Amino acid sequence: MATTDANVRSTAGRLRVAVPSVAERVADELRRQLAEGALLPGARLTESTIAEDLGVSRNTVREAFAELASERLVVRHPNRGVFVASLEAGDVHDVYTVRRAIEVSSLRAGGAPEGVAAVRAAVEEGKRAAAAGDEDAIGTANQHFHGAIVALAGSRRLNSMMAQVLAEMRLFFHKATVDAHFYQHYLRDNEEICEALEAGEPDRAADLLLAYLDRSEDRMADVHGEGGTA
Amino acid sequence: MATTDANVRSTAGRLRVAVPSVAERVADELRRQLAEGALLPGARLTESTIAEDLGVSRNTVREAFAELASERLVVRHPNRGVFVASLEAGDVHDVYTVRRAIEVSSLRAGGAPEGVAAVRAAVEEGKRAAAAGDEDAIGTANQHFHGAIVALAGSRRLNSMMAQVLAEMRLFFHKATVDAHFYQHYLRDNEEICEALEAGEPDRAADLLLAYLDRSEDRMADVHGEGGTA
DNA sequence: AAGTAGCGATTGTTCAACAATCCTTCGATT
DNA sequence: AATCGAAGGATTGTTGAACAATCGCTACTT
Repeated sequence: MATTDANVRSTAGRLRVAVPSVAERVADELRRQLAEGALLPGARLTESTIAEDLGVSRNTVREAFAELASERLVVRHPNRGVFVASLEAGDVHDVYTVRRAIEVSSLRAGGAPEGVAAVRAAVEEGKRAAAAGDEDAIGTANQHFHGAIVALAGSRRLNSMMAQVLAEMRLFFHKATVDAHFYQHYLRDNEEICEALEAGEPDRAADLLLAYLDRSEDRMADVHGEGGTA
Repeated sequence: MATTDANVRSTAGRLRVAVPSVAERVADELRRQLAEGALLPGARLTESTIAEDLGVSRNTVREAFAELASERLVVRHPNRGVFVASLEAGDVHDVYTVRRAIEVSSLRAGGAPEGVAAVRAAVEEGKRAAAAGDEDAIGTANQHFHGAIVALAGSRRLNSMMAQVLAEMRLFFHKATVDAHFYQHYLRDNEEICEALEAGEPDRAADLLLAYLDRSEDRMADVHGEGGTA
């Protein structure tokens, strides 16, 4: 999900099934471990250890690190190693600033019917997850919802930027474990936003989303114990 | 400008003057060559050649390539090599979609007085360049203008995203050489946007910017010979 | 002329080595 | 006793060489 369109490559017009390079597979594996919380923010990633564990060369691990660093999932400290990124005080606001820019703009564009359907699907997915009481699934559905909103704009670059930000947030959630009721408020909001969108009122939907993001940021800042204003 | 905050690194609280790694210097050198048009879109970059030219290892060149690829300045074709990226049909619209999202949102935020001053400075820089008839300087000033707008939001991530997009556009300009009058229309717009911002009317400024970006995209699509709608 | 096998070149990946740098531990000094 | 500084060990940064895999092209065959 992080490298959405990396599975199919075009080579001089002909489509090929890509055999992901070793470095990419290493990056994928690390991304997976990061996403599911096996590697917690602040943890150190030693080149030789990972190289040995995954049975690849140190050099290849290095390339994977470069990729993850460019996605801000890990941080390089020169001559000291790479560490799992952890969102600090200002980062929460920073991330939400990006989300406001990307999501609101995408939503305001309206988008094609199939895009709107994807948003609706994510809303329903969230409802089902809530009914089943599956917290993780609610979180996943929520990310799908916001991903679907950005997808409305139909921009490759915007999509990958959003995917990156969502990956960062996933990281953050593992650091500060969120309580069961964290998402519940959002389900209603998602429904409302989706309805406005379906009703052909993207501007109203965008306003709702903006308010939603502001509230979400406040809540997130509380959980993270963020101080005052930047 | 592409790796804005890469020159100062924090190591456990103490600030250090970073000695850029060899890989970073290689990436910087390539970025420079890309920015000034020494490497044109579509050109192939051979690992061994560059390694020899710059007196570094092939492996190091590889790391630099990974960095540039993550910035979309070069494209990797597996087993075939890396090529200078070239914006194709849909990319122009895609890039402008990103710019609309980031710039408009940043501008609407208003920003601190020193941020507004930076925008004004970029406007004046553009005027001086126009008076001197220096085309390149006009383009540079224009990029400063838009960079300053995004800086209003005060978001590290938004800034680096914008820097990336601007680097991509610089690349594009080298492919389709722009005529002397291309920027001239923009100077007045920049002035107008800046005035609205200074007058404390960020929303009006944002609307002006949006119209500006739409016109700019059309013009760019013409130059590039882009067909119809995506 | 069209298809195919083989060749050369380049990339992808590994391995081993070494310098540079950092953290820690230990010891010396005040 | 606390502070400062000097080895020591570990890890990163970078290099160089090697080899398999893959690609594009050429020359050969039919």
